[in-house]
Amino acid sequence: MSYNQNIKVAVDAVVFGYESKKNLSILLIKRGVEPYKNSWALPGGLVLENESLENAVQRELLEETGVQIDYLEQLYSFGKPGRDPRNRVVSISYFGLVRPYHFTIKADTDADEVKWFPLDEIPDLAFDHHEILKMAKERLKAKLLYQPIGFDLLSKEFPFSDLEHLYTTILESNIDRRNFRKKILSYGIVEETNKIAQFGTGRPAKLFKFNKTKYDSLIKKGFHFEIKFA
Amino acid sequence: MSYNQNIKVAVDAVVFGYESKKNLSILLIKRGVEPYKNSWALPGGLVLENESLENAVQRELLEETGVQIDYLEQLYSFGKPGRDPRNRVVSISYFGLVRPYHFTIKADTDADEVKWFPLDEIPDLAFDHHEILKMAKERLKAKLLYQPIGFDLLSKEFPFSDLEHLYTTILESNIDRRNFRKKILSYGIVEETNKIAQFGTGRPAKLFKFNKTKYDSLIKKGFHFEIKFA
DNA sequence: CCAAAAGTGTTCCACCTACACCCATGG
DNA sequence: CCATGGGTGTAGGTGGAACACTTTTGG
Repeated sequence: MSYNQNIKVAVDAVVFGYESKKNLSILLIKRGVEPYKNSWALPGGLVLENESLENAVQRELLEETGVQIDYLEQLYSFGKPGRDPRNRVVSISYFGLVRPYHFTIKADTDADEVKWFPLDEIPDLAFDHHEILKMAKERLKAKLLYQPIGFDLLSKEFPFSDLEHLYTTILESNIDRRNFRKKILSYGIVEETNKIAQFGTGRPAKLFKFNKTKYDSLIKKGFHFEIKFA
Repeated sequence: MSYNQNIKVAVDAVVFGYESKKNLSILLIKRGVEPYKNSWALPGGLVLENESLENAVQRELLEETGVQIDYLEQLYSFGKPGRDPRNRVVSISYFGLVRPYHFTIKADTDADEVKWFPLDEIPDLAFDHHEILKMAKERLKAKLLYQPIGFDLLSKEFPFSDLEHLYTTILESNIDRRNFRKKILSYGIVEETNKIAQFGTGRPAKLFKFNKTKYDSLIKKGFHFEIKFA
């Protein structure tokens, strides 16, 4: 290459998790090394010479948090000079979703502690990680409206009210329960199972599941998933 | 940093241009250096130590092609090991739109030749640039439907038929002229000027202009631009 | 029987869709 | 007067939005 560039390449992940009827959370680690030692930060780290970017994210997540991801996509690359006080580092950020209870989080290399933080209780973050998080939240909101990614945050089988609650939580707006249910069911991509769940009080709910095969075949025929909110 | 990583960081740009009533084109350079010497490629190059990623794109574009961009946004980062036969290079790709006639393209450093290629006449490209281009085309198609970016491809003042033609060209589908015009005008973000244009034959057309100020203020009130196609 | 959450239909209105003819100019 | 592209209105249908009561369970 024509000049001796010295820029490092890292990956960072914003991983969202959702627990039935609670707020949406993201996964953070407490840094065990300088800079920003003892600050909370997004899991991530330098890319190894011979691994793909996606592998790097998954490896770092596994190493630092023990979490394996259900849905992962690239978010954005951050590269302003000065965003890391040591070298110049370009961070390629990823956006991930995990199903609840699919993880036993554990701290490890470079991380003193790992924790899920509800979105309304996010602490100060290292580097420009607040900016990355902000973009991830926007992406999640936007995608929820035109791709059925919400299912990657729910258990494989879920009561309809979980889906409703997920949407109203993330979009921070109310949705008419009847219209929402009608709309989702009209697409035919969510199926009733014959199971019934009882969580706490009230009438027990039927469990539903997302039919990805059906969804994929509809997509091929030009189907377009869309949820609007009033 | 904890290990001696040797990955280079580059930027590449997919720049779309549109000339009244013609096909959509992208800007390519003919490489003057190895590897892929004499192949056509997207303009781009290594990021300098102290410049932002956006600056890097704009600098490379100016150096290699003489083009200054009207609209620029980050597209995606490509980083598979082996995508560059020399070192490992992570390329952060950008997506740009320019107004026609706003450029005098000229070859320069590292580029033997610069040329606009209509989308249906794209030659073989260096590296994984076909993949980047593919993604850029998808992004353009998708964005056209929910953001008024088409205006950045047209002259400041344009006949309505240019806008129509732009949409039908990019979306590769027909749009009902009356409905399209009604829809766009109903938003109130496109204004009639009192100018009349005569291009070649037929009845002369009124010229319109996009009112960005109006658009921005509508956005603040929750307005949502959207074009559907049948 | 009370509390809590699940389940369910209908009406109205806005907007999208389909569709074809006349107009202004240049040659 | 012919060719070329510009400009325009209406009717019917679809789908989104608004809206409240009944059902099932546990305590």
